[in-house]
Amino acid sequence: MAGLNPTSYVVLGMLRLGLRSGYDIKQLVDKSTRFFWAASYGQIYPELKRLEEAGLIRGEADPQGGRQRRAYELTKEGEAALDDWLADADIPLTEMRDLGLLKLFFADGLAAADAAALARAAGERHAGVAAALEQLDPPEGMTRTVRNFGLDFHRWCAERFAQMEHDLLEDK
Amino acid sequence: MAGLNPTSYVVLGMLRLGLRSGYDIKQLVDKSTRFFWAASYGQIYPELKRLEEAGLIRGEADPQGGRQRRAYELTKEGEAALDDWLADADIPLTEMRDLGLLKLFFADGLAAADAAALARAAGERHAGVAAALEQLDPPEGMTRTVRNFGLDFHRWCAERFAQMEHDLLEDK
DNA sequence: GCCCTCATGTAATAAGTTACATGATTGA
DNA sequence: TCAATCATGTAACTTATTACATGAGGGC
Repeated sequence: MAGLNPTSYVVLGMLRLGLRSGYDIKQLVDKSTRFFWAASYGQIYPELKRLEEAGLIRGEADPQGGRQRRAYELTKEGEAALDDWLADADIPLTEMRDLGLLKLFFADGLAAADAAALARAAGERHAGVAAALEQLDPPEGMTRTVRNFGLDFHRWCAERFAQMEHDLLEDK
Repeated sequence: MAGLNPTSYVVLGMLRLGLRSGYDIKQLVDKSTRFFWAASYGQIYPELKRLEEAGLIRGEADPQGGRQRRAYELTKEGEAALDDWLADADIPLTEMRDLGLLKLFFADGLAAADAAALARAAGERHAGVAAALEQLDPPEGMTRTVRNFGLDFHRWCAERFAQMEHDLLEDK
C-alpha cells in the first residue's frame, strides 16, 4: 500500500474516538478537525476502502432499516499505525493559506479605508469561527484541550485584526 | 483564459512590488508570503506563461551575460485585475493545515509526557518562525504591517503551546 | 576544478474540492 | 407530500509538491 497520509490518520483517529461510518466521520470532522485539518467525502470514502484493503480497519454492512450503512472499526494493526504516528513529534511546519493576509500584503496601492476593510473582514471571520467553537462542548480530554486552543486562537486573531484595522484608519 | 487563482495574484502582486523574473518572485515569496501563501517554481513559471498569454503581464528576454533570464512587468489589464481582486473584501475562510493540532486532538491514548512533547514541538516551530520573521526588515507599508502581524501571531502561538505543554505535564 | 547561486522549465505524482448520481428515512 | 437528513460513492478538475533536466557565472 502506498504510504499513509494525514487524511488516513484522521480516519483512523476518528474510528478510535468511537465513530463508525464515513458519514459519521465527516460530521465530526466538520465541527472539529476542519479548523486545522479538513477532509471531504471525496477523500474519506476512498480512504476507508484503502485502509480496509491494507488491513488497518475492518468494515461490515450495518444497514439502518432499509438505509445502507457500513460501519468500521480499527484492527490491531490500525491501532499500532495510529500510535506510531502519534508518538512521532517531528512534525512538518504548519501551513496556513490566508487570502486576507495575502491581500493585505499587496494592499499598498489601496486607499487606507479599503485596506482597513480587508483587515475588518479578516477579523470578523475569526470572530465567527470563535463563536462557532463556543457552541461546542467536547468532553474532558484532548479534544477539549484542542478546542480551547482554537477558541483562544481565533479570539486573538479577531482582536489583532481589529487593532490592525484601527491602526490603518488613524495612520493616514 | 480559465479564471485567475490566488497564485496568479501572488505573481501579479509581486510584479507590482517591483520584482522582475520568476526566480526573483520565488525568492521574495520564500521570505514573505510563504508564511500565509506558498508558491513553488512548478506553479510560478507556468503561471507567468499563462498570464502573459492572457495579456495581464508582458515579458521580454533580459539575459545577464550569457545567463538566460526573462523579465516581466504588469500591463494595464494586469494592474486592473490586481486592483479588482484587492478591492473585494469577501474572502473565503482561512485554511490551516496543522499536523501538530491534529495529533494533539487524537492524543488521549498517549501518555501525558508524549502529548506534552507534541505541544512542545508545535511551540518550538512557531518560535522558529518568529525568529525568522525577526530577521526580516521590510520597508514601511503593508508588507511591514503583515510581517508584524506574523511576528505577533507566531509569538502568541509559541507561548500558548508552551502553556499547553505545561498544563499537560501538571494535570496528570 | 568545484561548489554555490542564478535561472528556467517540465513531468510525475499527490492531494483536495466540487459536482454529480443514487436512494432511503424522518418529521413537519 | 415535501424538505431535510442519512448514507455512499465516483468523476472531473484544480492545486500543489517533488524530482528531474539543463546550463551559465562567480568565487575559492
